Amino acid sequence: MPEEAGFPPAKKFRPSAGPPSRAGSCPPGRRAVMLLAAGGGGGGGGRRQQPSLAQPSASPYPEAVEQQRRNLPIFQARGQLLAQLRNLDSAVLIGETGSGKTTQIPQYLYEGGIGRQAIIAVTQPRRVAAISLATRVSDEKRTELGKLVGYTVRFDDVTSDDTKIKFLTDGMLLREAILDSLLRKYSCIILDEAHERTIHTDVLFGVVKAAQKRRKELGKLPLKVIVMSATMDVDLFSQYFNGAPVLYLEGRQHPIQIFYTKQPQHDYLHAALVSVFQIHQEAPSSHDILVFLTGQEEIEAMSKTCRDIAKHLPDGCPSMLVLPLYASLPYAQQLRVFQGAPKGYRKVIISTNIAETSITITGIKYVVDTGMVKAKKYNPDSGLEVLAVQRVSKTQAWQRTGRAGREDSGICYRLYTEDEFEKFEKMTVPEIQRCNLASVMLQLLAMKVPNVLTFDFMSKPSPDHIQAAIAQLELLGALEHRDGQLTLTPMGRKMAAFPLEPKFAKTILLSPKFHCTEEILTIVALLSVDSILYNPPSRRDEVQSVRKKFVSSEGDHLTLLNVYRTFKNTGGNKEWCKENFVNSKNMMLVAEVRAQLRDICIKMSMPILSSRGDTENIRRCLAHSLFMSTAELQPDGSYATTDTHQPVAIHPSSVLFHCKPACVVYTELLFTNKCYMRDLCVVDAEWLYEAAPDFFRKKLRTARN
DNA sequence: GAGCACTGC
Repeated sequence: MPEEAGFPPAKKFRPSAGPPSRAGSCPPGRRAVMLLAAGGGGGGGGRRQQPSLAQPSASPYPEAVEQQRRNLPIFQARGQLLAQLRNLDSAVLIGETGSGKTTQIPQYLYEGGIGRQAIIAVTQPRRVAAISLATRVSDEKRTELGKLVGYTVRFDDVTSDDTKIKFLTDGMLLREAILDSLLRKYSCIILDEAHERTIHTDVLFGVVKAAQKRRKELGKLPLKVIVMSATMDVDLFSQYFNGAPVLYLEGRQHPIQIFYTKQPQHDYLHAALVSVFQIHQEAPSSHDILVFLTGQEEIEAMSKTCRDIAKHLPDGCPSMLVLPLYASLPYAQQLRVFQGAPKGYRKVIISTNIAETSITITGIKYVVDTGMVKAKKYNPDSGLEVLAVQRVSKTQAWQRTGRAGREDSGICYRLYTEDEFEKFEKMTVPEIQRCNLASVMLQLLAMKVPNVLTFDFMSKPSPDHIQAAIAQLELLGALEHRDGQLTLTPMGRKMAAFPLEPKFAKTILLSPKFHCTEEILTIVALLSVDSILYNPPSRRDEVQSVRKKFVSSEGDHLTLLNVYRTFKNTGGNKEWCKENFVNSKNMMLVAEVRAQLRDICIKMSMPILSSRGDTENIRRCLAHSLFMSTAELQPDGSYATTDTHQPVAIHPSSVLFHCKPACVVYTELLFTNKCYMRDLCVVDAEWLYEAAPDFFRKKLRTARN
């Protein structure tokens, strides 16, 4: 069995040194400072990312905390770092995992009296990271969270007038920029995890750069910008920030052995299975395995197969605890990956790329990387977003490998050949080039960016891509041309106030006209979080019979509304959710989102009415705001979108899957094996015509007859 | 006729 995957002798490397070159990757001709070369293991904090589900605990001994700070490798570079950063407007800081840069740099700046005139901001792509980092740093400063050190994430602002070091999500800082595009509250902005290239961080690059320049011109408090990244490949960052110097920090990572396959693997699932049991039969049971696959279905199937095989292993072989892990898995089941396995059991965690960055599991000795990932691609020609299984990038492969060496030396099995690896894309395409830009454009316009068409993105989306977003905003009535420039209409300005996709903001803003704002708030909140419906594949029949009582023949929006209403009316709790196959975590989130949206409506003095039992008004309102996302039944029984006549199908998750309504609006198109419409609502074709006569003048034919 | 990577405001 071991030979089947065909692994040649291993290569050794230190993961965050990453791709082959290390010292050599310092861009030539640029001022580079190698700040530190301290190594060695040993305890101590400074681990940046805590597992998202287990909050770090504060150390009971303050002296120990201070000692831990001093033990971090970065401490020896403190003086040198401060001297550098004091004089720079912008800097790029490369730090290996475990260097402690995220927790220490803000404190060094503050202690060194840099940026004390205002707030030092540190952005994070994820909420949990912002919260746990703020907790950690306020512990280290021996202050109460929310005083000197605080955090701001959606629904949760733990800051005060005393706050000088503030951790926040990148999306939150972007929201703040709508209110003040010069970000005057801040003396220093640290954009952390920049290598992840989230859409928010990418927009912030441009916003922060512009604010820095503008503040200088106006003679205001200078803005210091520090970009922090884990990859050595930082040419882009440095170039973008006017050749900002690159500072390098070493961290502590443990060596990891890498095995490639000898032959390309046609069946990566089979190869993964073989590798798992090869390791299982050879390694001590305390060594856990992390396997990267692409999605829920695949993971559930593989989990079952592993459990079945594990039942029939020879004597003396350890037992196996197989744990699936993916985002839509209920919270309680996700938690199991952090619990220790019973004695004599080996944990085998089978995960999506959620374990690449978002969830850090300790004690992983082996990583099995299939080299595959399910990811969204954007096709600017068709404007379609496609969700497809594809090869990972090199950066992603290194990230996966690094998950094996967090506490001790590790081993990574790559289920592809070294030649194949060399052909992987160097970097993952940044999110900003892969998704619909309507929200981004709306936000930039709300910040009064002089010309959104030529905005200074680090990695520019194609002009088609930007144009498609502008066209969508125009259809929604958000834009006007004034003095040869694009600006927001009053409607557009209101839309920008909502933390929503523009079309959903428009739905809310139209709802008073249809007297159904209460219902629309619920529906939009339901659509803007992950599905509240939990569908364990093994209990499909049970799910269907329980769900029957909620189903509306008018579509998914009204079905979801029924679920939410019943939940509220019966004083819904976790027990109710469990009985009704509802994801309680997402349900709680819906209530929070709804409250936030309702507050925004109230601040705008919008009348908030309920349509009571009338569902027609709700459907009319959806028709009037989602008119660009409609499909009609064709004579042959299939569906085609109204605008481009793209063939589409009703997604199997829809309550309308077995029905054939003449005309529907949908909230999302998803291309997998086919082009599927998700979240449908039955509408009358006439309403669409009322909503946008120009748009439909030529397009609506069949359904009206 | 049969299926949903991951964040975030």
